[in-house]
Amino acid sequence: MKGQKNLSRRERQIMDIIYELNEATAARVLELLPSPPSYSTVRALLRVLEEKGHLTHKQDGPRYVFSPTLPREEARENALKHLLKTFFDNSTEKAVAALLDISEEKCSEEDYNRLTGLINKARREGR
Amino acid sequence: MKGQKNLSRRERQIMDIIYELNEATAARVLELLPSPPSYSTVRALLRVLEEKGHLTHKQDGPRYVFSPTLPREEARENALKHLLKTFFDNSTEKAVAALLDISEEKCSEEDYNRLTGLINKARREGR
DNA sequence: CTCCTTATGCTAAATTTTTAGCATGCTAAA
DNA sequence: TTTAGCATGCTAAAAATTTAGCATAAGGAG
Repeated sequence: MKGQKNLSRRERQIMDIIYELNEATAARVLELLPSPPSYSTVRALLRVLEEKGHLTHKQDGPRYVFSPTLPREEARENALKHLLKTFFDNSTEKAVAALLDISEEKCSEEDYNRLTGLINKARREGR
Repeated sequence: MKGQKNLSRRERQIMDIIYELNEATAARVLELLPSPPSYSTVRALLRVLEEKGHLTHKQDGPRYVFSPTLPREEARENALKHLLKTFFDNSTEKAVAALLDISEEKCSEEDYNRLTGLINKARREGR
């Protein structure tokens, strides 16, 4: 139901990694885990996550490739809403401001134009 | 060090609540916790979080009022960066797009103007 | 075909988290 | 001032998480 909020520490770390990569094998997850435990441990956690319904796997040759049950878009939306509530008083504006702040050097003139475009598009769509 | 990423499930829930409120008493935290445990439990968790350095408290009459050690702005920035990495391929643009999507009816014409203003400001500041 | 490597399945132990209970002290009202 | 109401401090047990080890199967190289 509310699913992803009830994840334990390791489970969350793993889900984040898999969302970042879209899909991943146990070995890959292990590489990216902070304070990595044993390979065995990672597999156990992946199994637990699958049992709980957060992951599925497909077979790829001899190994399993895991991917999230909840599509990235939805998970992303949930995460964003939660962030908005927790840190931005539910203010989209504040969040955008913070995003621009973080981006720093990353934005080019072109990026700004695209952003403005996005806003105009949203406006046109009557939101 | 890396602090807030190593929080357990309950600890995270509590930190989120306190960040949302800026500060809170044990009783208030209890009210907002999902599947709330006993009052005793909440206090124990608050104590643990303080021992770990994530919270401080000040005395307000007979009770403790807890607040985060790490300022909201910094925590927010960390959270945003993490979200960007996990769900948005580090693309500010994608994140803004998703934000506008979520906001739906919440945005008025005026809001859009402010957002455009923010972008122009960031642009002027040479980012 | 046989062996070595790399997977998985399963089980069980160690550690951490989560929880509640009880004793005690402070505040405020009658 | 006496007492009822909250609040904290501390302790310890229950539950969940996290971990590792061993047995086994499958694939590929020689």
